Amino acid sequence: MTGLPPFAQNFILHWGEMGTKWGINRTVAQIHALLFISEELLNAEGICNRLGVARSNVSNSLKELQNWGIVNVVHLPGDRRDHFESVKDVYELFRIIATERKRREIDPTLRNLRKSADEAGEPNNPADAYAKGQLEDLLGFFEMISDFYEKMDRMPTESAVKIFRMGDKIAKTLGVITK
Amino acid sequence: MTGLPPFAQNFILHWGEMGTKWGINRTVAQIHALLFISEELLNAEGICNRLGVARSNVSNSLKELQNWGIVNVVHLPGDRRDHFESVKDVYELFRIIATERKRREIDPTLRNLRKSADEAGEPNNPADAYAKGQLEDLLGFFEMISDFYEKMDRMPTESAVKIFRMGDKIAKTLGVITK
DNA sequence: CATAGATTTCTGTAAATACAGAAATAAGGA
DNA sequence: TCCTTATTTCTGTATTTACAGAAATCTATG
Repeated sequence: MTGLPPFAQNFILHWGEMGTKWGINRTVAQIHALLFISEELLNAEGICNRLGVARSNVSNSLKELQNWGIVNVVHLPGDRRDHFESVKDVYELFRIIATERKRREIDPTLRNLRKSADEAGEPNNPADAYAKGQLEDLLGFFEMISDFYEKMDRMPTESAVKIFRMGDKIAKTLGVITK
Repeated sequence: MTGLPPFAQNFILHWGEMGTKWGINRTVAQIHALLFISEELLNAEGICNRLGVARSNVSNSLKELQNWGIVNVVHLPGDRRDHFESVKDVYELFRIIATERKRREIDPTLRNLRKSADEAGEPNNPADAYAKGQLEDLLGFFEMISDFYEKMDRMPTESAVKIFRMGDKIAKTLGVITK
């Protein structure tokens, strides 16, 4: 990892480790971290040099980041190379990631839970009835999360941020109980 | 996978796959799924039989689930074997998981971001100043998420659920803009 | 305190994933 | 069209993770 100040290396390495804990490839996360803190555009070669990973690895990782929609290609006039930039606004970034994880993981889970609960039919024994009930509870929870997310996604960032920041104030306004 | 109705198998397999996408071991997730939909307590042997995995694998996975705090040991009078049960309430379940992920991943990230931003000091070039600014934005975001979570954690479930369910209603009540 | 049953730890293997380097392909300019 | 340079795909290897089976340890009860 060359040409990067220690604080940047610090962050890039941590972001890479964090990625692995959330099912994101380490190199993919590192490249994202690098692009996120870089003001200027970087080309694949430059990313290789800075992170010390193989060209092919960078190529595949960049494609993955583009699939997620958090990195874009930019073409500079008079330069044949692809240049890359990350989404720079942190709210925009997490909005995209959340949308994508919903699409890839929450939505399929909703479908699976509906299918499973449906296949359970009218259970003819208490164990199956209980199991079906649990699946229905889980389904209800995922539906709530899914709906909440969709509402947030339709809001402008400032509104969503307000909701997150207010948190317990909202609770009081709405007259719900607070421990 | 024996002795389980197809709809249960369906769910258990899906939950296992879902786990892997979130950095949770497949067997760990499957055992959790099985316990979650089982009304009666299960012992390690019973889990082995149903899922068709090795005894040692079940033992380690159960320990992992206990570390997460979503599975508990129960001792039955007159039975020397350990019996296991999952947290059955879906809200309680996700509350525990969220707390644990916060502790393991969000909190260390907060520390790393503070450290990195701190080490950046007074940047002596525009690139470093930009990088530091990005880290500070990210830090602000994680602090917001962290604070929000702590507020939610202090609320009784019904209040938290209300906030999630209201979503856009809250936006209107608070007079924030909706697209 | 011995023993049978239960559980955990250890060790080796299998499978999955990550990744480098080479080869192939594509794309722009002479 | 040919050549140069950038990019992607392919292939093999290394690393990591998952997991089974055996051995060792623990624990309740006679």
